[in-house]
Amino acid sequence: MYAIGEAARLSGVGIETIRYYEREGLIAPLPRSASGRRAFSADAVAELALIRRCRDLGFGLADIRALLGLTRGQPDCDAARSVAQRHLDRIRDQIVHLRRLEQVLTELAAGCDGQEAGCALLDALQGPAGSA
Amino acid sequence: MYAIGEAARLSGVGIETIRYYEREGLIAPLPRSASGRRAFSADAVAELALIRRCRDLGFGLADIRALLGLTRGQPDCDAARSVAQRHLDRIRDQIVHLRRLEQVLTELAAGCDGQEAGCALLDALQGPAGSA
DNA sequence: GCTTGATCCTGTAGCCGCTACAGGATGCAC
DNA sequence: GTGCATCCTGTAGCGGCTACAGGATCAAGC
Repeated sequence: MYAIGEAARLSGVGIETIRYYEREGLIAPLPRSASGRRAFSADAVAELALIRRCRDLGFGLADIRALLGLTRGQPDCDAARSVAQRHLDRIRDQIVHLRRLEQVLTELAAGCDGQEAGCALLDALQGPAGSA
Repeated sequence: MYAIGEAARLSGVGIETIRYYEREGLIAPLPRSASGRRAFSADAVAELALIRRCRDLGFGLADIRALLGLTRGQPDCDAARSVAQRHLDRIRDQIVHLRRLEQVLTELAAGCDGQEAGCALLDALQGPAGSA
């Protein structure tokens, strides 16, 4: 059994975050010592590490809740793949969106290099006179 | 002078959002009618539309605050460009990050297609045994 | 003048995923 | 027994809205 600080170090999840996950019901309520301190089994630490990996992949807590459910019963590959696929779709949408922004911003900033009258960037923001 | 609903329609900024911007000091306190209703000049509406365009470009309210300041005095092209450049850098970082996620997730999902023993996706999440 | 429905007001709480306190109780080493 | 590290609960803040509740006001029709 580990104390919360040790569990945090081992799993890579912050102490406050672990308490938050417990509050939110993402992990099961942890057993307590006589003085009320949380006690973490190796399995609990492993689950935290799993959550950590999912977070690193950008999954939201709702998705992680679903994935945790899938790891507890017998593995349902299709269900897991569909969670991952939906997440992947969202990521691709974000990439498309950000690339559009990147392009527009690059053009706006470039329009400012020649020191003509006024600031092309500020002008463009101020009114879509030329670009509708 | 326009009422808030009209200003919202004209600027593309939601009613609640306009009130929020005023509360946050992003726009100046709006003059009120005798009964306390906000009155929007054409300039106020134009400023809201400017904010809207900046939001569409992904700028945060702090950046927008700075950009609004730049549009009020005489235009400072360098300052504006540096705000935009910092924002562009952040966007590019995000794109890089998301692309990494996309690749990892794609590989994980692909590993699940052949129905071998267990679920490659769930296994990978559960422990970095093979990939360290 | 009265009713009706649209619009407006303030104030507060919720979203996500933490993070950072305050203020106090333990645990452990010396 | 004395420190210091660690732990506890509870609350508030981040960004950028959004969604209420509960009420006031306005404008149009009759």
